[in-house]
Amino acid sequence: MLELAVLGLLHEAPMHGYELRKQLHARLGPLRAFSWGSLYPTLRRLQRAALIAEQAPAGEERSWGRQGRRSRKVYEITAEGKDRLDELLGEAGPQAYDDDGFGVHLAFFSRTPAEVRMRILEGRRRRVEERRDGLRSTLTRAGEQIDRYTRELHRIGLDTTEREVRWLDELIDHERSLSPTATDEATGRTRRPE
Amino acid sequence: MLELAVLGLLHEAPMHGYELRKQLHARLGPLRAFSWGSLYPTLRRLQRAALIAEQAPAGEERSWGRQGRRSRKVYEITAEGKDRLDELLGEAGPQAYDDDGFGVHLAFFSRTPAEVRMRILEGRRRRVEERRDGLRSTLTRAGEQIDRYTRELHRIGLDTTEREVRWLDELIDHERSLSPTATDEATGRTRRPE
DNA sequence: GCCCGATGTATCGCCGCGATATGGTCGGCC
DNA sequence: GGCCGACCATATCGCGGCGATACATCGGGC
Repeated sequence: MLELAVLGLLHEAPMHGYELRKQLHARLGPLRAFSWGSLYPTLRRLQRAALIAEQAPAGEERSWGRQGRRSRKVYEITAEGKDRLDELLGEAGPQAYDDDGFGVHLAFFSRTPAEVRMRILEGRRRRVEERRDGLRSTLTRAGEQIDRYTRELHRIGLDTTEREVRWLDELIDHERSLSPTATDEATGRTRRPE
Repeated sequence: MLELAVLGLLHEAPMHGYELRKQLHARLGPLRAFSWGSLYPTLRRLQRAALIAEQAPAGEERSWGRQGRRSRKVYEITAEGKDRLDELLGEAGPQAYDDDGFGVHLAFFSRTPAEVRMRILEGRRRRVEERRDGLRSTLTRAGEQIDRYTRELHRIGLDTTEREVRWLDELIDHERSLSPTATDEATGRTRRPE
C-alpha cells in the first residue's frame, strides 16, 4: 500500500522522505497515517528493488547544500518503478477494497484506468454491503440481549456503512457517465439495483 | 488489543480458540476482524505469560471426548490474568482512542470503571475532532485545486467524523446522567461546549 | 542565553494479517 | 456406497506497518 503511495507521489516529482510524508498526509488526510517506521524502511526496500533511485547531489554544493537542515536524500522514480506503478494501479484485488487500501487507491484514481476504477468501486461496494448486512442482522436478531455499548457500536457502524454505500453509488454513477461502455461489461452488471 | 479482548472473553467463560474467534466477531462485528494469524500466537503468548491456562481434559474421556471434532484446547483465565484484565480496563491511553482500540474497549465497557469510561469517551472525542478539523480545513482552504477523488474521500470522511462526534456526545451525556459526580472533575470540564 | 518546535534521517521490537497446511466430522446428493 | 463441500479446529510463516526512540541542526520567542 505504501509502495503504491510512494511510487505514485514520486512519479509526479522527485522528493525526500520528509516531504513525501507531508504530501501523503495532505492527500490521505487524517484518514491514513503512515508513520516514519513504515516510510523509511519502505524507501530502503524500494531502492534495493531499483524502483526508486537516490538522486545525485546534483548542483555540486549549491542549491540545497546550505539551506537543508540535514543531509536530505532526494529520491526519483526509475523506469522499473513506473512499470511497477502501472502494475499496481491496474490491480483490483481484495486489498483494494479494505479501508486502507481503498483510500490509497482512490487518492491516485486519476491515474487509474477507467475500467479498473469501476472494478475497484464495485468491489468496495460489495465489501461495505457485506459489513452492513452483518451489522444489520446482529442488531435485528440479537438486538435485545446484547450489551448496550456493543449495540451502540453496531448502530454507528451500520449508519456509516449505509452512507458509504450511497456515496459509492454516486461515484459509480459518475464513472458510468464518463465512460458508459465497457464498464458494465467488465463487472457483469447491466443495471445497479436499489 | 487482542490481549484485552481475549482476557475479557475468557473472564466470562472458558473457551477454545475457534469459539473465541466467533465470540469476537459477534461482539466487534465486522468492525474488527482478528485473523487466525493473530489469535493463536496471542493465545500462546498469554499462556506463556501465565495469564491464561489450558484446562485439563477434565471429565477424563466423556463429555467432549466424543463430540469434539478435534483435540480442542480449552483455555481459562488465571488470577494473574484477571489482574492484568483490570489493569487493561483501567487504562485510558492514546491507543484507547484510535479506531481499533476504541472499538475493543467499548465492547467491554460494562466491565470498565465509570470514571475510565468517561476519560476514554472524551479522549476519543478529542481524537475524532482533530481528524474532522483536519479534513475540514483541507476542504475549505485547498478545496478548489485538489483532485476530485481526493476531495470526495475527504467529504465522506468529514461527514463520518461529524456524525461520530455527535454520537459520542450522546454517549457522554448518557454516562454523565449515570454518574453525575466525579466524571467532570476527572476530565477537568464543567460543561461540554458546542 | 536558552529552550522549544520544526526539519530531517533512521532503527528496533512487536503486533496483527493473509496465505497456507492439516485433518476430522457431518449432511446431502447422485 | 462413495464423494463433495461446509464447517470445526489448530497452527506456522513472512512481511508490512506502528510507536517509541535516538540523534542532529536550525529559527524564533522569552
